Amino acid sequence: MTPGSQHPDGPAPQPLRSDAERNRERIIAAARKVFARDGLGASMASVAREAGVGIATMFRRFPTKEELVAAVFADRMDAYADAVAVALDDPDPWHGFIGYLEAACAMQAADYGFADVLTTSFPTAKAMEERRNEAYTGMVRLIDRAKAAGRLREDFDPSDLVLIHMANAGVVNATGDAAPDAWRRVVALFIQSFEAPARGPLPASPEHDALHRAMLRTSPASLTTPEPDTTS
Amino acid sequence: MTPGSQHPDGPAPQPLRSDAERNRERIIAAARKVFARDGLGASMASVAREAGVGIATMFRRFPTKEELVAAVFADRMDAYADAVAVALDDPDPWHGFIGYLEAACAMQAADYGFADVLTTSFPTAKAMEERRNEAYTGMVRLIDRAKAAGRLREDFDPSDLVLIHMANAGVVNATGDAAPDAWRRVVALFIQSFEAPARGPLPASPEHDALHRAMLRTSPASLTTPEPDTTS
DNA sequence: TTGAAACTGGATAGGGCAATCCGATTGGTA
DNA sequence: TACCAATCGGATTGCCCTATCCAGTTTCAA
Repeated sequence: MTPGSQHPDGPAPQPLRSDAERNRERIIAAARKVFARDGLGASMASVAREAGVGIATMFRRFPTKEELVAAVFADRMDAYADAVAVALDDPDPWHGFIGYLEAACAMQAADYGFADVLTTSFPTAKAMEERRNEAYTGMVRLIDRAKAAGRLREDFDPSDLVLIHMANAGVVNATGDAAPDAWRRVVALFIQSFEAPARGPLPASPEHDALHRAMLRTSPASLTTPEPDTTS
Repeated sequence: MTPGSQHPDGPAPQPLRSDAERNRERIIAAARKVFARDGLGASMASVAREAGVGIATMFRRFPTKEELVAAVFADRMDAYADAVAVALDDPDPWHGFIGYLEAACAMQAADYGFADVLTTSFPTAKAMEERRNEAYTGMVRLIDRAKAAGRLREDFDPSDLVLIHMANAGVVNATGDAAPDAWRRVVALFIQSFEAPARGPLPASPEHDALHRAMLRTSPASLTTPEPDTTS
């Protein structure tokens, strides 16, 4: 509504009072911690408690939960995109490819919230969507390189990366901290099935749009209620 | 409390009045439908509405949601256990093995509720636990046969089947009906990575107990809120 | 036919959630 | 120093969930 000064990266038209800025930092730090531990299902109240601020303070700074999520995972999304760049710098295309795959899945495992973010993709924020798309184009080049080197099966499709993230999210969410390394085995299995030559044909990939719609479809909210507290 | 007649499979010590029995059937049928469509996150109220009975009627027959879930998925669990038996009857151990794998994952894909049930394993019910364990021992034999035939990699562990179910649940939950066949590709990839000879070593399997604890840990409740109703 | 136990379902309790309101407090400037 | 607006946080709203209560209804045996 307010015209003028529409810098795409202009963060602070109003330089926030000092205490407000301090609380903002606290809230983000707390949210980072809580979302990583409990997933996106964590309640706003628990974040406020962890941050030591009132609930209203949080909602004034982040009018909706989605905005908080976007703020918290912005830099993690950067790291995600960076991982692609690192992989593209690897002189060995295959090594770069599997390195990226392991790194990306490790991020999912290290942060339950991020695992949710990667697979749900609800209208989080423009910036994150951009990052995701940026990463995606990089991944396509990564894949092409690995195929050209003859190490990646020819029928590998970029959408397979999305599928892996979904599968990995399932493993990570289900195992939790009871078996924190289970995902490594699953990813290793995937990688071996990707290696050329293919051992056989595969069912067709889902349509490109279909996966995107699927990610939009899934609800942002409830996953992994913190503690049912079944003391029985 | 009431002593005597503790038949393990004695379902009806009190032969339920006719209308009550009729409503019981209706409720189970409705729950089957609703859970399959919306996952275990579906509310009891929605089941009651679908069944055309009052909420209280449902809670009298099934005092807790877990009991309803157990009643609904009892026969599906039978089918799951039967699939193992079918696979064991296959003269070709490898063919039987992959056939079972596909069948089991297909069940997950066909019924969101069942997908939840397979991976959460919250204290659903004794009968289902038995079925699950029964299936498990069968699967171990299936695995041993396939290994003995030289078609399944030697380092395959029974717990890998659990991991696959978790991964598949992730795919099925994330894709939903937007890409209803995406899981097939994932499962095919898994199968190719299982085939002997192994293409390389794998990270160790999680401890046996760890997975079980992981399954107990995950909360029964909220998954996939039916419709965010984003009319925007 | 009749009566009581079993059954029915709407209204309601009780808890968790995201999000809002308002009186008290604090920051920064004149 | 003194003031006002920005900020603070506890109480509150509104919604959805599982689960319970209770007055009216139905089944079934005598």
